[in-house]
Amino acid sequence: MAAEATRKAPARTAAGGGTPTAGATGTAPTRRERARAATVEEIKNAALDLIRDHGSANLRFTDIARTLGLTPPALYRYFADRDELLTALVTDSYDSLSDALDATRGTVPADDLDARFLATCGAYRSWAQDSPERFALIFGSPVPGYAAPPDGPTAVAGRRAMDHVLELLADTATAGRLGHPLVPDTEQATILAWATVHGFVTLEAHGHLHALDPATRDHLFTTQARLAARTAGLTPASP
Amino acid sequence: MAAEATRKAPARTAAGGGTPTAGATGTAPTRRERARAATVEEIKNAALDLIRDHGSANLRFTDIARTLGLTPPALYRYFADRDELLTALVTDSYDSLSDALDATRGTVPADDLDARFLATCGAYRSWAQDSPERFALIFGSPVPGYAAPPDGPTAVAGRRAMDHVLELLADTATAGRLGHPLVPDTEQATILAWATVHGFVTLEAHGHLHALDPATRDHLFTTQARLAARTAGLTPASP
DNA sequence: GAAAAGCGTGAAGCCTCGTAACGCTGATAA
DNA sequence: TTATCAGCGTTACGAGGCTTCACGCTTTTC
Repeated sequence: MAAEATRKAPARTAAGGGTPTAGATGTAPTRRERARAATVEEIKNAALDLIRDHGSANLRFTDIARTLGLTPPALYRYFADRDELLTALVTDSYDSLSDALDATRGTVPADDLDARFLATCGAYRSWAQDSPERFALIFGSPVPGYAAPPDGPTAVAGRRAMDHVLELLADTATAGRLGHPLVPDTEQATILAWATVHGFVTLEAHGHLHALDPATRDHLFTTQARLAARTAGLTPASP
Repeated sequence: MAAEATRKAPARTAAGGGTPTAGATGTAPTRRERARAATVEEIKNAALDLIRDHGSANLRFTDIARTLGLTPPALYRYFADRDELLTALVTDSYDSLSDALDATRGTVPADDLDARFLATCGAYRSWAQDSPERFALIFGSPVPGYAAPPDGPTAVAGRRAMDHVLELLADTATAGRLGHPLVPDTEQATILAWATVHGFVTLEAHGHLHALDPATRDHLFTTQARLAARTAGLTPASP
């Protein structure tokens, strides 16, 4: 007869989290799984490069494919569509931010709370400067129709970044160095401090401070970080 | 024979600033010029509505045309291409912001400097909330390739918004109420204050503060505005 | 009233997204 | 060892958006 349902549909997509070759959790990845993961990384890196050069709005599957020496349809083996790729990039960007903040933990003496706070602020800014495309993916204008799911990976990753700062402030509180007359709630104070630093960083990242020379910008940022520290509740140790 | 250069090319585009029916400066607009201006407004309004619903990245000429009951090619009589339309929208957005800030001038007693500053901050936030699409156009992730010309209309309009705040602080200075230990330069202090308020507004506009209920957000914003006032150099009158 | 300018349309070319059907390769299993 | 199969990548294709072109209609201008 005809068409006896051969191949039963190519198992397209890979959507949620299950890759076609998804091995049981904990087992060593097979050669194929490693190759697949490597290709996924290649695709995401190529996409980030293109976003850096042309903006996330102009990201084209065709260009990614050309970069990798593939044809556009090949990418659909790894991402169901452009949105799924963007979602993965956003999630990765949150993780990248969290990693960058975590990395500062080891560079500053644990008992120097002011230094830890300022270093965290500086890491936030450095990360934005070094990964403008990731910063734009997270904090740039979001697509209204898209909207990440409330309990999705982006929400979790975002929470992780925030928790980093809260933990720092908790340490500060136990040291008896916390206290602010305007915002008694620690979490709310953290939000305002974050907003203070974020305002500077986002203006700078989007070129609205390009009139200032770099040295002045650096100086102003340090000042802004100090103001944020005060907002967060760190009482100035050395004024 | 054939093709005797009839119509000498349809005078397409309208790019820089000269509309096809551009009348001499100062003369009353003709009926046609008014009709054209009205159509331009219709196009821009339709575009803003679509941006609000679907994001600036998904703005389609086809959709704008459909909204106005036109065919897509008709829009090319008014804008050379999608980028030119977006440029116009960005410029308009800056003007909209400036107008919103200017409008607060009359609502607060001129001698109440704290109230004027807080009202300006509030106007900034209200404008962002009421015109999220305009806010996104100015402060959302810009297209890397695009980059407004340094002396272009967007730069001028942006400067106008900034001057508004500087003027306010100049009034404050003459009143002898200005002085800040951290940032002696008034313009730099303005930038930090702006960044402080902007950080809150942009986080809120992009949904990063959606976990907070509106009343709490309002309260926090007022606090942030007070902190910005202190950064700008306003010495607290009523602590 | 005639010429010109401006406006809008349908047709057409190019590019991108996304789907479908097919061949190849390496892994797996009898 | 050989047959099968999952996964990968390709070509072919349809749908839809951007933009240009050639043309007709309406309004303004002389």
